[in-house]
Amino acid sequence: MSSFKGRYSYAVDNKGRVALPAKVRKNVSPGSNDTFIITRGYEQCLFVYPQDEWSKVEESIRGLSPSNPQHRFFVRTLLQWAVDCQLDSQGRLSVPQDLLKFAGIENEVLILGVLERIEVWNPKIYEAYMNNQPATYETVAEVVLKPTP
Amino acid sequence: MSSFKGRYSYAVDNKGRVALPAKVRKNVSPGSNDTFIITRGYEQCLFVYPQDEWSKVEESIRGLSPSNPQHRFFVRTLLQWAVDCQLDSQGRLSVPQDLLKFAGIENEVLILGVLERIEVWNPKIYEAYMNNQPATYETVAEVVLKPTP
DNA sequence: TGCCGTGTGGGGAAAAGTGGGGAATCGGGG
DNA sequence: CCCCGATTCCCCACTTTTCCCCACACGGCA
Repeated sequence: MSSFKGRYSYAVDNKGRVALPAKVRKNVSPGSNDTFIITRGYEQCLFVYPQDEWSKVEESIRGLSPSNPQHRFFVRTLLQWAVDCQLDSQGRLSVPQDLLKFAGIENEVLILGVLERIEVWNPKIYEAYMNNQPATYETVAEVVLKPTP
Repeated sequence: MSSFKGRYSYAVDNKGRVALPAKVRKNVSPGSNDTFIITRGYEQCLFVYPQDEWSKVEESIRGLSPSNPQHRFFVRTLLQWAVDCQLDSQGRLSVPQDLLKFAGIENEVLILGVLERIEVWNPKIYEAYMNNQPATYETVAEVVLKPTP
């Protein structure tokens, strides 16, 4: 199981290539074979899954029933934005233009390690997101980390 | 097992030929030998199965009961529109006119990878379909992208 | 100070997407 | 039975995009 963490500032070159931080690459299990799946995430950021973690997501999608209209909609919605992507020899991912556009990314990105996935943000959007949270770190922690009774 | 994914915009030339995206072709198992089965799908799109995935579909409809009128109707509808199709040397499928007409396809198509099958849409019809759904990407993602507890 | 890992940029080769021409095949009509 | 048009299929050619490789700058570490 992956356990990505940390926060990294990186440049995006004019070919849409984003370097994965070395510390992140070291956490990818070797079975994933430098293959990642990039897709839309929550809050206008991109989710990047190493292949083995994506397989778990795909398993849950396969559990949906093809004869159920709502499930068909679910599957289409989730898979339509997903792209396979290989690391190049410099450890970079070439991100498709429509995904960059969705996340509002131009020249620079913020990369976050979030356990089983990696998130890619426009730094300004991330800052705005953080500033718009009604609660503070401490008050949220109180709710989230409360031991179940 | 196939696992198609992604969303691709392509042109249809005036001979009714549709190119399969390279990323899709790479996911076809070599046993399928460039042979695909095209048929009517749900929601006014076309389903395209590589041969090995089609075999599984055939297996499951063989299990249906010939004495059940609804089963007969379903099987006839599915099979009467199904055609074998070979990729040409440029990786394109030549789609019969009546299937194109059924799906309302003229000059351009949207191709979706949906796990074991590929879907072919008129882009405008797909957009209308998506806009008519009550659920959003985020509500759908909550169901599937949730980490296993 | 020299070496290695890391982040960044760019150029050239290869592949992918698109369009069209011409031979082979089929069916209908004379 | 033969001819002719229409359709299908196969191959070639062009343009754009993608991918792969090389090169360099910077910084830490021995």
